[in-house]
Amino acid sequence: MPTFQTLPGFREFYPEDLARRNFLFRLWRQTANTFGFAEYDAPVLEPLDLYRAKSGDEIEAQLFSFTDKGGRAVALRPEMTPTVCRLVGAKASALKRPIKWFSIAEFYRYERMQKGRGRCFFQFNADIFGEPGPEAEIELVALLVQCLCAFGLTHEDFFVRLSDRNLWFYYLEALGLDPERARGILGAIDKYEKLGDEAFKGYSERFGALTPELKARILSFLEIKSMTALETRLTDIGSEKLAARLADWKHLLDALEAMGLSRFVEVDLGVVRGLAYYTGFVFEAFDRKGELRALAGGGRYDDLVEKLGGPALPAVGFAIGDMTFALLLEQRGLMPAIAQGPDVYAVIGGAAERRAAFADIHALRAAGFRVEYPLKEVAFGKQFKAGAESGAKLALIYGGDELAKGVVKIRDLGQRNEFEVPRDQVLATVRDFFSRG
RNA sequence: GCGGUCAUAGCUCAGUUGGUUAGAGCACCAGAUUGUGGAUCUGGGGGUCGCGGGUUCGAGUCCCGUUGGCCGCCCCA
Repeated sequence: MPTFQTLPGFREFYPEDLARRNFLFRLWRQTANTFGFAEYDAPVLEPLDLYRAKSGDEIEAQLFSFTDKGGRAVALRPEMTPTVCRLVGAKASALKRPIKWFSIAEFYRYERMQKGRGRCFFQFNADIFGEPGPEAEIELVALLVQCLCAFGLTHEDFFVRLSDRNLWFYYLEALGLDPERARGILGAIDKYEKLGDEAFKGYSERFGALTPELKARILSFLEIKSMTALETRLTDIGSEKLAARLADWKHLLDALEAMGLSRFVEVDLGVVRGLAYYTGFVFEAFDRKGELRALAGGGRYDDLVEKLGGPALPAVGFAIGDMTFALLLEQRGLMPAIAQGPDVYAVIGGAAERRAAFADIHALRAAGFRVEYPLKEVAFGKQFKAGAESGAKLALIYGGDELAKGVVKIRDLGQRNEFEVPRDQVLATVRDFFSRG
């Protein structure tokens, strides 16, 4: 007999794994709902061009892509952003503003596995469309923070680094760099934290080496880690664009402070995110210890909806991945042991008692209680043991003695006491027990 | 794509310079136990030792290849 393995990087969810996954999804969904975001979903398989249009041909190496039987070049979705841009773009004029949407979905990337990264993973995605000002960022950064805090994480566990590609572009423009060179510099900055001076190699090869003064001014901007440092720096330069941008920054940070979220947010212009489609504020969430890869990332992408064939529509969004997030929860002891025991366990004597038990079991289930019973006849002792192990709160005992008296014995497995009720009052009694908590 | 490391039961792991029928704990099932709690005791099922080839009288053990896991690099939407 041949043996089959799970494809590399793919995951299987046994019941206890799925319980953990659902725990994440449940809290994310609840949190998004409290922020007034509406949930959507979309196809797993998309036209390959949807991703080519956004990110270029080289992206194909990291896609699960193939040609379908109709000769179409298709790919398993590696992210949600192009898809949601299409959905919103197609009906933009009919959608009530603000457009606040979220999804929880699985994505696929043909990559090498590492800690916190596989070839399939889930992401919580949240986006706001149609809002050009920092009000959208306020809402999304707050949602991001709350999506983590909902699990018991605090500002001691994670933080959000906030940066701004516009600020960089305006600053580099003020330094006399054209847009193409500015993009080259941003590419270098994205890698600077990891590579140091090596990061500028690619830029130098393309545009020639930076003068020492220019490089110093760029590096000092990169090291800005506070609003006051930013203000001091920008007033020196006296650019109108930069002054207007600074007002947006103040608006954003002030609102987050009003929400009590300042402890979670740090200004860090070293974050620019490699992706070229971001157009304004960008942000990433990390664990405080710096042991894990990014927990979440996002930013503004005002041009993408139009680029993908829709109307011009400003947008901001972020995504939280499930793998790194689960690692963090486990590290901090915040992943609960999820035991989903039944409410009621039925202990059944013999074949005759079984018929009576079945009637009540089904009535209880129809009323919404979770009820289990031994599928086959087993000794009473084993049934009590199984009932206790199952985590049930109550045992209903259907023995010959009880049936002869027309009663059911109900045992409170927590209190370890028991009492008898007439058969026709079983449902009412159970309902009363659980409504008391 | 590159490098390191590992692979024996569902899980965690033993397995001696290569030597008879590959073991333990946990988990699972059953019995002790014909009406009351996670215990105990006894027993049981479960393995192509990742896969393929080679060396050898003989390979879980040595050699080569391969697949897969983990960790890191590249990348990270």
